[in-house]
Amino acid sequence: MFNKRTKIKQLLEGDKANFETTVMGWVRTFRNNQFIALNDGSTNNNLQVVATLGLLDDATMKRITTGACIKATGEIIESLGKGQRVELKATAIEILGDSDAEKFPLQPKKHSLEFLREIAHLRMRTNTFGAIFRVRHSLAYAVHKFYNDRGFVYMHTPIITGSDAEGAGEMFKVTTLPLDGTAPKNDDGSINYKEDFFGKSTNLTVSGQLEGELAAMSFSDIYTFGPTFRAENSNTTRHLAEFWMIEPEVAFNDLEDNMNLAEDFIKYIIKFAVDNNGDDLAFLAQRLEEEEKQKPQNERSEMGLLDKLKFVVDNDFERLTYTEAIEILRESNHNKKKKFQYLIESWGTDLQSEHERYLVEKHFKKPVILTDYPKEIKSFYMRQNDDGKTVAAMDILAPGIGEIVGGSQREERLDKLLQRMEEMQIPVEEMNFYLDTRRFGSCPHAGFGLGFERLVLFVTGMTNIRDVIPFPRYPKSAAF
RNA sequence: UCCUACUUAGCUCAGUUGGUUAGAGCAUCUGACUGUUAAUCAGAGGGUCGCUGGUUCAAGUCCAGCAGUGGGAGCCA
Repeated sequence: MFNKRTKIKQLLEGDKANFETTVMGWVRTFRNNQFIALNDGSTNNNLQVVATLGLLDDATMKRITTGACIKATGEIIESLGKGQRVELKATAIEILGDSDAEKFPLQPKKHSLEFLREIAHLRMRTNTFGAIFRVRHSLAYAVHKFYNDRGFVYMHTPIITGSDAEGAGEMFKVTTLPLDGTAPKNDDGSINYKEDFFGKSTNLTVSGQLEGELAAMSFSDIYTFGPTFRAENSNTTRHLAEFWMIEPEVAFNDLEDNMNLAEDFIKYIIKFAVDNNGDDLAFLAQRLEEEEKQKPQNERSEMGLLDKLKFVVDNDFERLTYTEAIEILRESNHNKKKKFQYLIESWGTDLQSEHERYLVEKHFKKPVILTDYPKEIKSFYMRQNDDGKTVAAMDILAPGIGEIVGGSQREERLDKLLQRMEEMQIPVEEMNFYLDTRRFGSCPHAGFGLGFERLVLFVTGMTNIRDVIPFPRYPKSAAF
């Protein structure tokens, strides 16, 4: 069998030596015509393959270049040199795939993240991105494990949606109609979508929440985990046009239950990565530390990556209402000395990211859950509080990332929901499928959305969201 | 979309008040090297200075437009 080989991770972690094996992987460096640092992606650590003199002819030797793929067979022995416990003393080396050294863009040296972003198809072969995407995998696995262990049903909500009113931003249109102006038209000149593939106007989903609510009205506890799409012209380190979102929706939960679920969930998956990806996180922590050294002293973070993750897992998130947050901000020296670009004056305006950062990074120095926002700045489906001014919303803000979770208790009372939809000009006739849940056996329920990439950012210590998804999609960019 | 900085060799960057053949480190290539750890040593090749136009005797350098990238803001997850 061709693929009979041992993974490098297994060889390096085992405590055995003096046995025959075969490894396959990609050459990172080739030193002294003798030492091959081989990586197969199972771990960031390389296996040292030793090609003793005379094993290879000159022509084959020349083909062992950075990036080449090789198969090496030999004996695992305790290393004669320092720096590694074991090494492979090769008895045979076969080139599986050549890599022209003059053209292969990755060199055994430091590259900028901007450059690597241009070669996203090859950047996974670097230590940094190898670590990031193994951590990303673990986090994704932990998401499913967390909900499965608690009896949640994983719902696949549609990616193509017929609902125009998911209410979370600009949508990408999905159509098979021609774009050259010859699409069928209505009498008033608008496009006649009855002729389109689905017989109506359709878009890529911006959220699975509405469908998730329908499912929660049947299974009690559900979650979604899938891609979502926003056609916003957002050019930031925190936004993508295509990103993955986790949206649990739970019948019979109120806002406090919702907060407890979100906090437990975040702590669980971070702990899972800490417990299962120690090597990768240690590498990323060291990388971050070196990057921090470039910064001036006052901009450096007080904690290293691993300490920060441990702190989040071990400590309660700070919970306070929007109204309390406004008071803290208004009374802060920062506000009084007019250091905010947008000064806090009155109740009712939305918080700017500088305010969120102040609360999270300066005042509390831990994740913060803000609740009970003014209804004017939140979505129609959020449950109205008895004060008539606020809704049962909650946002979780993380240090360095900002909003990582947005959620709420949903409005289960049909009359209140209809009234809110009217005020916010949501087309009721298109939402009948959603309103049916309030007509037939409505119940209190709550849920939230967590941006997966933002969580990966937080756990890996990376700063640009384009570096934590394999093939990022953002304005003017859909390469690969 | 707005504000701001940047764009010079494969990569990371120098390049003075506009002045003659545009530099370095790493990478690559050639050679040396049997215990190296981003190996080391010697030598060589490599540039339409983002694109378009303008000012000038003369533009990598000054001006305008466009494009791309970084950072910040808005929108949000």
